[in-house]
Amino acid sequence: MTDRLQPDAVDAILAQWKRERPDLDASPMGPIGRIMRCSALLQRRLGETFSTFGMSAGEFDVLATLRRSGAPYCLSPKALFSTLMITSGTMTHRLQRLEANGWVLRVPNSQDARSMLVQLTPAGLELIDRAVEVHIETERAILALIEPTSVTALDVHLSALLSELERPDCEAPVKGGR
Amino acid sequence: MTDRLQPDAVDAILAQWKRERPDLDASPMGPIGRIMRCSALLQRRLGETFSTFGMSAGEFDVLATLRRSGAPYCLSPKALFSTLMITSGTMTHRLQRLEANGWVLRVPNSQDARSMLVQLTPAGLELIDRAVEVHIETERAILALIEPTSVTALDVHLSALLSELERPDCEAPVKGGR
DNA sequence: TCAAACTATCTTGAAGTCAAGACATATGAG
DNA sequence: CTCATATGTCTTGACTTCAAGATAGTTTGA
Repeated sequence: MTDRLQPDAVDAILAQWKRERPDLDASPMGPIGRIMRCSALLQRRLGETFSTFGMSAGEFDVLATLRRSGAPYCLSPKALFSTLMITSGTMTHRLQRLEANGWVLRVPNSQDARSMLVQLTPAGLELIDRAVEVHIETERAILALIEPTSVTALDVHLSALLSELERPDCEAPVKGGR
Repeated sequence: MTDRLQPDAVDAILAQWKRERPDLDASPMGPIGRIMRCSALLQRRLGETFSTFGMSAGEFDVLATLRRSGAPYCLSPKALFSTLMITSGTMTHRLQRLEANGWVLRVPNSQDARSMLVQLTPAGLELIDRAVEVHIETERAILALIEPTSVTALDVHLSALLSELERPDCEAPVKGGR
């Protein structure tokens, strides 16, 4: 194991496995455990911003996906739940909440009568434009906790891993109704 | 942005924000989005192993925490839910499921009549000892998708970030009853 | 043209999680 | 010793998510 300045929770876990199961090489738990634990802690921190704006992380994701798709800020539920890696039923519920808050609107899809399209309202657009600014600043502050060179290195190597995990022949399927 | 061999989903998101909100520097979304997206995909893959053994990821976490604490494989619910970053209510439910499966047992705590201690049964010990071996091999196979030097770099820099995120003055509180 | 296969969405029921608070016990200041 | 406060666990109710399947509309191939 590489020497580090400060031990983290994962170091403690690895030390315990080493003591209890010296026959195992548990080292893969290091990077993978750290990714998952960082993710959990990040979600907690970023969630504080979202509640400031009266929304959940999931709602932010939907609004942000619509916003960055560009005018007229209109996508199908299918496009949304595929992008967000959630099931169609979950998307139905999220859209109900967002619609009840007046942040999105469902408009008929003239191309396909099976589906409605989901469109950002002016209030939704205004909200996500403000929220994303605060969100990015929060993220920037978090990354400022470590060296800029570490941030760059993380980005490069995480991208390599993510590219592999996203390969269609590796990925587990998402249930969208069949 | 650093050039990479293959674009991933986060590259696409950053490009969309660049087009729609050129006034924002969304670059912090890169590393943070990749951590969270890798984590989601990893959870999905690792979950397949757990269901092979008839358990959920959460149940694996509890059994593994007890196992690596060493003989007599006995911890308080408080110690478990603090370690696992979940609430006390969630732990109550997990322990009920684990107890119903015969993998843990609740024994009286002579030191503190408010609490029972949770102990791995022989069946639970045998199960987690087999499951953790498969789990580690799955993790090893995933990390083998990228260069060994990338794995090492990831580990070092994630540890730096995790250490910062875990500092008590930064962390959001966990609700355990007050 | 028509039926079979496919697709997009929603519904339903089960499971897991959390926040808040109830309850019993423990601790410590006086 | 006693009471106020702190602590550990469980309960409750709401919310979110998922898997499976129902429903309605679309596409394809003969």
